[in-house]
Amino acid sequence: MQTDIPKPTIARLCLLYRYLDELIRNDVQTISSSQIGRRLSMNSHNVRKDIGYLGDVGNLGAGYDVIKLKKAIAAKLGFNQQRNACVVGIGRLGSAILNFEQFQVHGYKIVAGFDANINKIETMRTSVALFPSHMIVEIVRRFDIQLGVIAVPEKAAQKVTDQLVEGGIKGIVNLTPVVIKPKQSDVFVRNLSILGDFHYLSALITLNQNK
Amino acid sequence: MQTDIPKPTIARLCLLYRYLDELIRNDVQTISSSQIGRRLSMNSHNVRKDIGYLGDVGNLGAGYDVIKLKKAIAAKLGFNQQRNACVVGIGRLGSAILNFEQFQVHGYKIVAGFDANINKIETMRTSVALFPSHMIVEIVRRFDIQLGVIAVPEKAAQKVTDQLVEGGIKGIVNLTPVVIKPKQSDVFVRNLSILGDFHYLSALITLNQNK
DNA sequence: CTTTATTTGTGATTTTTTTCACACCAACAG
DNA sequence: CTGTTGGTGTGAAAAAAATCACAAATAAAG
Repeated sequence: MQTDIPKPTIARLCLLYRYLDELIRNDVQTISSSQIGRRLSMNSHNVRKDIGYLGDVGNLGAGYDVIKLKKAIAAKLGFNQQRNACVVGIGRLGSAILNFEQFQVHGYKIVAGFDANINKIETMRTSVALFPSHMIVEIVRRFDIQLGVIAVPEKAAQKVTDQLVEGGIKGIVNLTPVVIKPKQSDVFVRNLSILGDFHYLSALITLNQNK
Repeated sequence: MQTDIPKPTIARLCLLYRYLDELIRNDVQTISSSQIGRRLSMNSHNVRKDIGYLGDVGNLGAGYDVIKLKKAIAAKLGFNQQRNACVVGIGRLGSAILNFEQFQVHGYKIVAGFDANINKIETMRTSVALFPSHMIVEIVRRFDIQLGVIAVPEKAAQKVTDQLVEGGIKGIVNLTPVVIKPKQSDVFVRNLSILGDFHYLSALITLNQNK
């Protein structure tokens, strides 16, 4: 029907969405493509092209209405829809994530936590229901969990991935440094390992020095 | 002198580097571009092209030597060089990061933690030296800290960024959902907010359903 | 009302990145 | 020794993305 939105555009629109959020909190009502570009380190042409994928949102000659633009992004990218999420691996990192309130505010409801250590599940106090890892498939299916965060030890990462996928998960945030591969190709994965990003930054620093 | 390595290639080489690490732990000695492609969900032409930027590493007609390939990536992207790092914001998330041993193993030494709450600094027990946030500029400069992780409340993110940059930081991993902007353009930033990635995944899921 | 300074939206162009095609090489079986 | 299979490396082609250029619109000032 309509043309596909390029992946890089999606990423930039997500960034823009967060920036608009900030602007709204600061009572800014209107913004121009060049202001956005300066702030988000991209050029204004690109900003306008990206926004162009949303349909007609701008006021020709008078910038964008911040609230209207944010709503347009949300509508197009499905941010209004509430989605259930879970966290697998309730160590330091996992439990830190379980306790972020930010998710709720933005329409993500963390409905379950999983850990292989049954002791931990019984003794920990959280507002989120905890389950042993062998129940992943069942719980993901039962609660219609669409998003999963993996915060387990490296060795377990692939196994957990397989279980989440079997349960019908739609997207995974992988916090381990190992590369996971979902068996079904319509499951989207994001790798967010800080180690990985240290590497990426190191590479940029190195290559920047060499030229 | 030589041609620039494209950013997407750098990202893929980082991914490959981690995969090679895994292969080495499993005593795999040799691997082909098509095997890599299948595992990392990219096509084999792309894998070969990426590896091509490293110079001559492959054995024509007989795949890649895993160890040799890993070394070649490390050499090219500067992974052998040890780099000092710091974490700003010692909340749940920040302290989880301070305690990862993985960093050390891969050549990143976390030499300092910062927090605005002086009480916390005095009472917390960590193997890493802690300092109050107002010392960021000084400490970053003194210890030649190249990489910084920002794990502070949203409101403080930009201020902390400015301080890190003033201290001479080279790369920043931003864990807050707000968009930060370094005053100097040769400072590289990676945004790793889980919320941001939930959004990105939501967008992919939504757009995938609509077509 | 007219002029000027901004600003959006978009087709055209350029640049970048990915994909393809194929020459060339090595190992191995017979 | 020879054919066959499965590799790499790389120039060429295709696809994707970023950049540019400019028409059309608005707001504000005089």
